[in-house]
Amino acid sequence: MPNRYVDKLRRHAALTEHEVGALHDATACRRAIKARRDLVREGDESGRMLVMLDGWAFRYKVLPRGTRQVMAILMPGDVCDLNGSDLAEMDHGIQTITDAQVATIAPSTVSELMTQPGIARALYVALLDDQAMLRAWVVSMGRRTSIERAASLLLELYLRALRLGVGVDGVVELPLSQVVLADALGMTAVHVNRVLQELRRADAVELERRVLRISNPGALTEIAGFDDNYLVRRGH
Amino acid sequence: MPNRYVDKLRRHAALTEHEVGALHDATACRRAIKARRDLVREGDESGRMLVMLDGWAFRYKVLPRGTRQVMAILMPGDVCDLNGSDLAEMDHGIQTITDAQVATIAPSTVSELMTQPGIARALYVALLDDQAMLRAWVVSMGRRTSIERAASLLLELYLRALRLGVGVDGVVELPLSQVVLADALGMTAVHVNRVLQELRRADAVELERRVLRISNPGALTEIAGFDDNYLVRRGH
DNA sequence: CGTTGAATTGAAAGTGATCAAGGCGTGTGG
DNA sequence: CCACACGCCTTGATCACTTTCAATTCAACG
Repeated sequence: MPNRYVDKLRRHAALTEHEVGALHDATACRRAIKARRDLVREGDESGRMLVMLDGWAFRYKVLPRGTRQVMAILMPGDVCDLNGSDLAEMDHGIQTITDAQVATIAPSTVSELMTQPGIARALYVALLDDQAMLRAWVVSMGRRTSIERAASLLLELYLRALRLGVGVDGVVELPLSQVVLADALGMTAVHVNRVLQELRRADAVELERRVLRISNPGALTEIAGFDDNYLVRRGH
Repeated sequence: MPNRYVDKLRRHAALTEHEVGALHDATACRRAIKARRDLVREGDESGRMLVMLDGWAFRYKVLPRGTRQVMAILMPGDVCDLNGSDLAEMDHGIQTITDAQVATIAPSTVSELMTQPGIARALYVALLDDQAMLRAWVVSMGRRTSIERAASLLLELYLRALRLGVGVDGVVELPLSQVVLADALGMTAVHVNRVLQELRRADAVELERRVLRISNPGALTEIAGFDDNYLVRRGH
């Protein structure tokens, strides 16, 4: 039984057999979640670690005014450390996009895992990786126009999906609705629609019926403004 | 000789005497940097860890078009893991704001530190902390108006400065120019200026001559839209 | 006392949001 | 099997917030 989480951590640091075994054990108990379900509910024990073994999800926050911001798109192998600080409240959550397989690691188990040097290192590097991605998001939101930002995000998602072996030859399945895309990009669904049309007109990408086709990678990176550096090394 | 870095890590996890010693040793070699200097230069060995022992700095990225986005404001005790992925190139750097004291930890030393469970845990938690902050920035940039965003950032900086023991009673020194503020907020310096005036008119904050005065914390958090949750736990 | 970087002000131009309908596809129940 | 309903995508017109460009003022400093 494949475990994308373990695969990913192994790419980040050399792990002993024992460490690999411990990680498998920790994620052995997986539960199936349907699409469009909130993974984090009120009253959930915090300090846990959430591991996406299969399926897509996103981390989001709802602001007082009711608007929503997506802070991360989670794909198989990705992790969410629900460490104290947040999501005790309902204003911050994680929602599945597709049907998913999720494992939950208890805080005590996480602590135990961290005592093993290889695992500690791998978890640390994985976190650094996520941080690089977040920084790229900040840059996008702060200094890119909507078209650049959209191109940038699509490129990121495409590359990440490719790394998982999903899709080939410029085509991957991208189960995000324009609404979710909008909340990730910090814009309106209406405007996302127009921007996608513009990208299509530029012959850069097509996104239709949940299928993303990168017609012209060069044009897309050009529009995005060359920032996929942070992804190049992601994975090794 | 105080070491804010060690102080901070101790707040994140219980450390043995030996671990504390190792951290002190690793940051023993500090160098003084003048204000407005780039800390990361081309050709710098990557994979190092940069530790701010004293002074302020910011992490930024310059886009092709020449615009700049600040991704983090670094204060004493804060860390920058220059892990591979980025800043090999000149497009991403760290610049001091004030005169500063900085220690550099070599990759090999970092690896060694990580083998000690308490340190591994503390570094991990510190990283989670930074991540929470980055996520909050993403939310701000994506779904807050410029006034809310500015209020939010000023509040964050104020609370972080307070925790360091700098300033009291609603007044702290904030050495950021409006230009840097603008690049952190993803807006124009001109607009930052107008927004600050608006905040002053609302009797929420005053920022003049590098001194930030929170006239009315309630009003400020109100405008910011209540998102300082992620800071409350920061520090313990 | 001039020079320099930062802060401030005003007017014009854009970019993206908002509001309001309409279209399309799919699944479900009559 | 058709029809309706619901979610999602699409389009148009208008409005608002921010940027841009261009000067001007201010404060610190040599």
